[in-house]
Amino acid sequence: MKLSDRQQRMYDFIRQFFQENQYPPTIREIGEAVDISSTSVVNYNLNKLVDAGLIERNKEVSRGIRLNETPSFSMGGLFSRSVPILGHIAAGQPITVFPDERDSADTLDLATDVVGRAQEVYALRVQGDSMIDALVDSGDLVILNYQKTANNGDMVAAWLIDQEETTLKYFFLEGKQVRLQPANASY
Amino acid sequence: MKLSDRQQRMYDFIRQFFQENQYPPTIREIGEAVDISSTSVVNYNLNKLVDAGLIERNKEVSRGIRLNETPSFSMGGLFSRSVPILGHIAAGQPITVFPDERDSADTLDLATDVVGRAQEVYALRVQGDSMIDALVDSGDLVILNYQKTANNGDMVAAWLIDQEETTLKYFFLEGKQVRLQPANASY
DNA sequence: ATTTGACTAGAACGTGCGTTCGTGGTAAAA
DNA sequence: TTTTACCACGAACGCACGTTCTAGTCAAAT
Repeated sequence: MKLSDRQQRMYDFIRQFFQENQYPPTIREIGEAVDISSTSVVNYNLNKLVDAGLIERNKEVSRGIRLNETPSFSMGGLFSRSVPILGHIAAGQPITVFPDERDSADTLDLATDVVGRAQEVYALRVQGDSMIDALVDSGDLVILNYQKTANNGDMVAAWLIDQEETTLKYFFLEGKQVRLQPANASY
Repeated sequence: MKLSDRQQRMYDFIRQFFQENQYPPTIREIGEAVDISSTSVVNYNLNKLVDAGLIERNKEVSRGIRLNETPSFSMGGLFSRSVPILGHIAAGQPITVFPDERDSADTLDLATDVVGRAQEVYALRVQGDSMIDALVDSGDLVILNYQKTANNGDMVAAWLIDQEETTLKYFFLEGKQVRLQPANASY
């Protein structure tokens, strides 16, 4: 779904307005900012933004606009973010997620200044103490951000084939080799 | 400025509503929630909340209410607590507080559901990794509650004379003996 | 007993604001 | 050319919503 120029400007304005005023703008306020004289045009494009998944709207409610993708970003860290606890991660086994019935409904509330804004963040409960050198004990919850690539210096959850262990290490790409540095200097 | 029961309920509702809907409630929505039939009464008490400095209002703007709180924190209607960082605690030395000039002005904002509400809590920065078995690394901050006695099962900061080390251990009183159990089962 | 201040109640007013309808323009498809 | 989809415009409708006015209750102070 591609946004038209107007829709993009509208979306930008909504975010800016939201950040400044702590509440969403009205249709007319949007129209005035984006230079649209008709409220119906704003309404039309607003629905387009809903289709694009960028916002949500409450019908027949003034200022009934909610920013969808990162519900708490403009609150200045005011609110928390709900992070799902997907299951557990076991040392001694490959990094697969074992969905726990017990945990599956649980969520973790984290402050937005702790975890980032709009990424695929989830939590796993740790089983086993093989990550003790990364200060991660059995039973701890680790917050993971799912991504396909890692940058140098990132801490990643890695599956060590020869040791048959799952550990948290710092990731370094050196030439064609990958170096995994223990998280704790004393190990 | 003391809040009446109604004003307190209104304030709580506004925060809850704001968290759920991402926008502030209207006067009538507040009234319905707090069981006030008249909009003018809501308006009256809303102005009281403004006087108390809890919220701000925009005139003649629907849902023109903004929450006025310290951005550091308001998770789930709780409050934060400022914990002073007094200095550092060094492994290999008795438990004395070394006031750091660098840290002395720093405070740590903690949620009240993490640290209790009305106790003598302070933070110390850890030097050395002798407490690694308690998942405490060098450079970490430990939150300590100053008290004269310890209960069984409490984790305490202990000075081990023979090992000349400061560690965190679980405290158990067995008869006339004190047993200090390592924090991590694998050690 | 009267006054004062804090609070509540209900109603009315005027505007705010989302919604809908009819119309029209433009570009791509038929 | 006609059709179709997409987008824009302005006006009108009707409820939403903040504001204001009058009046009432109640406890504490005078």
